[in-house]
Amino acid sequence: MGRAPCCDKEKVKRGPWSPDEDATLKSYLATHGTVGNWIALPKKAGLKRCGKSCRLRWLNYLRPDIKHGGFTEEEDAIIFTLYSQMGSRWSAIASKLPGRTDNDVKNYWNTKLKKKILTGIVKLKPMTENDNTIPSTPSLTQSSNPQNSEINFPASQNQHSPPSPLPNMLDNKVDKIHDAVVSEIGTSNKSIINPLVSISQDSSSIAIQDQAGDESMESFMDFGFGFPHDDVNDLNCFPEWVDFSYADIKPN
DNA sequence: AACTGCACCAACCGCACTAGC
DNA sequence: CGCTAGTGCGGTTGGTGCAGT
Repeated sequence: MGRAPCCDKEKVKRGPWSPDEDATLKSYLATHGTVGNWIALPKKAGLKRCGKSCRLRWLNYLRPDIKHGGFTEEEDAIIFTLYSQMGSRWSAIASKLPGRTDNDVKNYWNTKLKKKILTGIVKLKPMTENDNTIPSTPSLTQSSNPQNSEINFPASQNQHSPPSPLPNMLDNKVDKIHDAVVSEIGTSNKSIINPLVSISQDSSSIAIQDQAGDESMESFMDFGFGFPHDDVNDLNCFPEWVDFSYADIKPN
């Protein structure tokens, strides 16, 4: 038995907020403040909305300190750096960006920043163990190509921090892929002693097979999106944060 | 001009956590 | 200590507008 829903979905309005609803919510919160019971708020304010929806609308859009509009390069760099340190903890990242919400940052990452990495506009450049000072300010350096930038990431966290979900490039690239394959298909391909990794033309998939050519040992990973082919081809830019659980991995 | 595909982003969903009883 | 309501958060979805064909 699942958890009871927070509100009766039949009786509450869903979808985009109208200006009238915004005004009602704003004026109620201006009068009564934001501290209190979000679940009870819509009834008190005369809104046919779920309390969670009211909270979200306020936090992500109506709050007076919300910054609307594009992100600056400095904000980009902060996001890259914080993501490298804490992963997809959007609320924590957003808290370091005044006026930005977790939803904003998350959307921005998914629509813009992720692509910058995948297309090579921004290169993830891991720091070495000898260069593990976490920068006090994000370091985003322009490459010789003005279109490209490099973000320097700390190589590791201090021991009190959670393990970095991000940016070290694959040291044992093939092992990593192999492990991902094994975990996904539930069988061990350790018999692939000398794996041959080949990248599809659009870089959206990877095939792994024994160099002896035993087809039964071949595995295939379909990412559903393309990596920059040159980078992937020599597996120099496979960031660890690429989550192989997203890949559609199937034995050939 | 009509259609299609894509990017963007607001909003929703469901799970985890926490506080109060 | 266990249960429940409320809250917070991250992942995902769907509507809208725009660019390309």
